[in-house]
Order: sequence, then structure tokens, then C-alpha cells
Amino acid sequence: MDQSSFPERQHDHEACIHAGMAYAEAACARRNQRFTANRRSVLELLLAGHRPLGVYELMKQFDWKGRRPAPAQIYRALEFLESIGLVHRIESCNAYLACSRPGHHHGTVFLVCEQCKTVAEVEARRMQDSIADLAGQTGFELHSQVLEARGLCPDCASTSAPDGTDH
Amino acid sequence: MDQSSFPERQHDHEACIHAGMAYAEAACARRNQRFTANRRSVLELLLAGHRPLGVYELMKQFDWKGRRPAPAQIYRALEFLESIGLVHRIESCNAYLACSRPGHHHGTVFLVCEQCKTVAEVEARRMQDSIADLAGQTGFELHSQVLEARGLCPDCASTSAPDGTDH
DNA sequence: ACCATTATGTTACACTGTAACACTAGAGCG
DNA sequence: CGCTCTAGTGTTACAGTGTAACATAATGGT
Repeated sequence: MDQSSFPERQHDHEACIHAGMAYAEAACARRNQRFTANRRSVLELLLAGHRPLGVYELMKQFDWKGRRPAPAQIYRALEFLESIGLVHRIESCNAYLACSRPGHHHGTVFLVCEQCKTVAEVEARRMQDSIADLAGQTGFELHSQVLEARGLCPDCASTSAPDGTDH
Repeated sequence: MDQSSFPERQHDHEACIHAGMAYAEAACARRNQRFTANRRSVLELLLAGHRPLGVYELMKQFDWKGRRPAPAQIYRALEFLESIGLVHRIESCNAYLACSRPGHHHGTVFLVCEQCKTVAEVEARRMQDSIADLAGQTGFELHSQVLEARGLCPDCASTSAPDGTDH
């Protein structure tokens, strides 16, 4: 199998952090909203973590004048970042992930590795179309979707089945 | 639009409760596992509720010799019922739903109404195939999927846009 | 009857999420 | 500059979700 096509392997982490911060600046400017220290810190932690982080994890990492913020602080930043498409909530993890491709966050599927906890975000127009068809056929008015696959990323799949009988 | 095809409209509630209980009996017998009072009660509540119920809701409804069970009690029953495919966890609701079609619970999508909270469970082989393809192409070893659509069921969509401009 | 296994009853606690309210920083304006 | 309005913050308190651990009870097999 061509594991090199797995998204987590081919992206430039520094670049995506930078792109994320830059996109956030631009998006806020465009909407006349403020990219405050609080929001900036949460986004930086998520971009650096590069996997879904729970709110407590964020709180612990939040080195903030010697004190720790309350949950509400974090949730507010997350809600804001989600609203401009820079952060996704991964429902099956109760955790939040920085979007790796700001500006292209429509109809994506999250491939969640149950072992190393990394998440790949892949475009899935066919699934998007399928679910829209399904809604249309049944008269359901679609607002949003939760599309998450759980399993093992190529790295973990190969190490947990090193004899080659990995399927 | 043909709203009569929306699954929630065309099923026989009494029959699905009965089928669920009967299926549970059979599944337990087949596996030499016990269908205890605890498990039976939780399944009955879920079948009767016919929408996703949180653990606290279940606990409150659990009229059980004048006392209330602790969460662990409920979680144990839910875990068991999920393992034999009679209950699904709806991730985007943090709640549990009795399977409306016991024995056919593979590759289904849940259509969650954000207004009346009902959930329709529809077969979606195309989405199943798409996600399997996606995993195959990227070398991801797929274990399970979370496929949930959020929006308005036909009833709620029509009442919230009675002038016909519902999209 | 005995033992092993499975499930229950219970306590306690950790994580996740929200409501409410007082306070502060910025933006707009006279 | 000072006033006012708003968005965002800092904080407390609490509600909901989920698990660990351990003692007890019920069942099944020999």
C-alpha cells in the first residue's frame, strides 16, 4: 500500500502553524474581530500539539502569568476559533484539533488513530455528496456533519502487525 | 419533497420495542450471556424513549426500588448493549440510542434533529464504501466510523419555515 | 457444597461543559 | 480628553459525563 499518501506524513508542520496563525489574523481583520492573546495562545497550543487536545490538557499547558485559566476561558477561545473554521471539534475524542488546511474545511473526514492519537483531515467530496443526497431523499434539512473514522494510522498499523499479516 | 420516506414516520414503535427486547434475549442466549434486570431496564427505557438519552436522564427515569443507581450501573448496561449491537452511542449528543433495526447495524448514518432531538438511523452503503476506499487509499486501518448528520427532520423543517421558503 | 466467574451495589473522584456576573480593554463619538 | 457602548475577560460555582476501585451477590460448573 502507498502509505506515503497518508496526509500526516507529507505536511510541513512549521508551515502549517504559520499558515494557521496568518489565516487567523486575516480572518479576524476581515470580520472586524479581535485576535486576542487568549485566542492566540489557544490556537498556538493546538497548532503545536498537532493532535486533538482536551480542554484540561490545554489548561495545563496554558502558562499564563503563573495562574491557570478556568474552563470557560478556553471554551470561549475554542468557540471563536471554531466559528472561523480554524479549529474542529473531534466528537469521538471530546477534544479539539487545529485545522491543518485553513480555508478548505468543508466536507472533510477525520481519520483518528486510536493508538498514537494523531488525526488526519482528508477531503471527502463523495461522502459529502452521499450525505447530502441522503438528506435530500428523506426531507432532512442538513446543517452539519460529523464524519470520523477510527482505527490505526499506517505507522501504527505496520508496527502492531510487523509480520506483514496486517490485513 | 417526499417526507413520508423519512424513517421516523414509517415505523411501528410498539413493534420495534418488542423486536429489540426479543433480539436481546436471543443474542444473549446465543452468546451464553445474561439478560439481567439491569440491562433489561436500560434497554426498555431507551426503546421507549426512542431518542438519544443521556446517562443522567436514564438514571432519573430508573425507578428502582425507590433508589437511584450510580452512573457506573448504567454505563455497564450500556456497554453490554452496545457490544451486542442493540444500542448506539450518538457522539454529537453524548447520549445513547436503542438500535431501531437490530441485526442490521452496519454502515448506518444517524440523522439528528437539532430541534426535536429525534434521530433517524438510515442505511448508507455508499458512505460505508467511500470511507473504506478512503482508508484503503491512505493506508489507514479502519476499525469503526462515526457518521452523524445534524439538522432538522422534515417535521421541524416545515414548521420552522411555514411560508415555503425552507431553503 | 465448593469454587470460579460474572454482574451488581457503592463510594469516590476526574474530566467535560455551562451559567452568571463583575470587570476591563477598545472602538466610536462629541 | 472623557463618555459610552460593546466585546472580551476573569472568576465562581455548578451541572453533566465518565471511570477506578472494591466489597458483595448471583450464577454456573464440577
